[in-house]
Amino acid sequence: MNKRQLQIKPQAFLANLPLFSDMSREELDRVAAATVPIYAPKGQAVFQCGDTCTGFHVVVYGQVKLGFTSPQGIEKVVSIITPGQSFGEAPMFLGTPYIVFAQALSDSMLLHVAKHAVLDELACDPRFASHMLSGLARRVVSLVRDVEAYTLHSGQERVIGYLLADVADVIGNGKPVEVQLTPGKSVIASRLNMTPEHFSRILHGLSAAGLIEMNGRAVKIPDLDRLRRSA
Amino acid sequence: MNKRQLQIKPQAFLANLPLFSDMSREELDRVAAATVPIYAPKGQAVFQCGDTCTGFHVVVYGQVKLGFTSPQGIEKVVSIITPGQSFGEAPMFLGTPYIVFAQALSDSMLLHVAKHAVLDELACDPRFASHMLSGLARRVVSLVRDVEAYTLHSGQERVIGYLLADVADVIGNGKPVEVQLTPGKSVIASRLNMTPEHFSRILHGLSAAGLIEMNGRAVKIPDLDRLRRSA
DNA sequence: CCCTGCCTTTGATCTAGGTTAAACCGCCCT
DNA sequence: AGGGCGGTTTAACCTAGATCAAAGGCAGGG
Repeated sequence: MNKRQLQIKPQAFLANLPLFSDMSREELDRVAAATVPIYAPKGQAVFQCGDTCTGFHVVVYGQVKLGFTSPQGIEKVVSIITPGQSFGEAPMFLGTPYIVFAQALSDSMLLHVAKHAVLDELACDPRFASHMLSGLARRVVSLVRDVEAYTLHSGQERVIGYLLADVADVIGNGKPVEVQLTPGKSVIASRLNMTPEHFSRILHGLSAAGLIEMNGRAVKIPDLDRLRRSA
Repeated sequence: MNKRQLQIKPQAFLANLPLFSDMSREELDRVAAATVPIYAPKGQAVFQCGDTCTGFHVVVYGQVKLGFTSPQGIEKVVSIITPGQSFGEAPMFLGTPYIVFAQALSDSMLLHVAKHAVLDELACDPRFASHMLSGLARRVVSLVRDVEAYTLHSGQERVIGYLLADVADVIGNGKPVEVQLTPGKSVIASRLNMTPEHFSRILHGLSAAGLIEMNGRAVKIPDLDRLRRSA
């Protein structure tokens, strides 16, 4: 891995996000001035549940998980954040403490954009406000979909849904597709609200049915459409 | 019930919502001009899953449930909307079809605010945009809380959580509090992601433990703090 | 190259909550 | 007052998925 890839200019990265895509140069400068890079090695907490929220985060590279910890110490992953995605906007707008924790799943680089800069631009740039609204609306829709999955779909259906979401953009021609279970199967199992054991058994079952082929953390889908139909 | 109560001026009602609270007279006039009242008798669908979204709704009186229907015809209630609350903003901003249905649980009056009016005001009123953002952010937080409840809490904990949410603002002095299970127990059971039978059993169990006293659809909580502690 | 530790799998067993079926209970309507 | 009818309760049973326990596998460090 070329170390030079990791030298990122925060401003350039922000400019390429849809959220900031039609900001003027001056606005972007102001936002960039309130942005600070965060390098989080694997396993490091980005914030704890209950921390006060001083802005929102964007992932540049790596992955971050959001989740809660039950009083009994059980951990539930709500969301796995990948490069280009952001998190923490909701508590920022509400001025409330975080209700989940965030932890790096691999060595990651994040950007932290300070709340005051966001609120300042919001107050004078309706286009930016509109992008923010879309972002939150998308999150609402995806959470509603999660609730639907948790309450109406079986374990097997949720696993298939996860695999398909990873390749949502791929057209289902006859070609086999590969999905990487990157952050480890236990994390994905928790995200899908099941135990690692159950996840393993489901994967086994799908293999037996010929719908997928497992090879370590790689999943080959021989026939995308067939998997889609079986969901 | 005095029939005159039901004669509502849409504009006056909107003006009292936090969302529109600091709009100028002219803005409010424009929004009101794009608002249409909807009278939905009990059981009537307000919209179906898949319908295109042309604006958002506010409940004036009555209750509305949001939910999905599984392919097998099973219905899951996601949310019960009470007077003063709104719904449907997310698909409005995204320009996507509804992913849930909405149905009146009792004779209800709603206001439908057209999308174009909202987008127009958003484009020129940052304060309005900021209120919208808070609204969406609140919804994100409450959905995350729901996910937490579904995945980490037992049936009994979810029931207690529901009862407590209904009296969240009440201070826990020694006085008994009453909660009405208004839309019927089956609807609440679905909202809490359990069968009516299981809901009934849990209520029975809480009664037996002396934490609540049932009387039809009325639940008396003799000691609020004790119930809070047991959650 | 082997050791150590951590994911992952497999197997056996357990349980919260779902399913089915039937009795019960207001409540509205005639 | 009697008769449906939808909502609620009760009871007996059943399953999806959790838990517990143990064995593999694979990667990084010495």
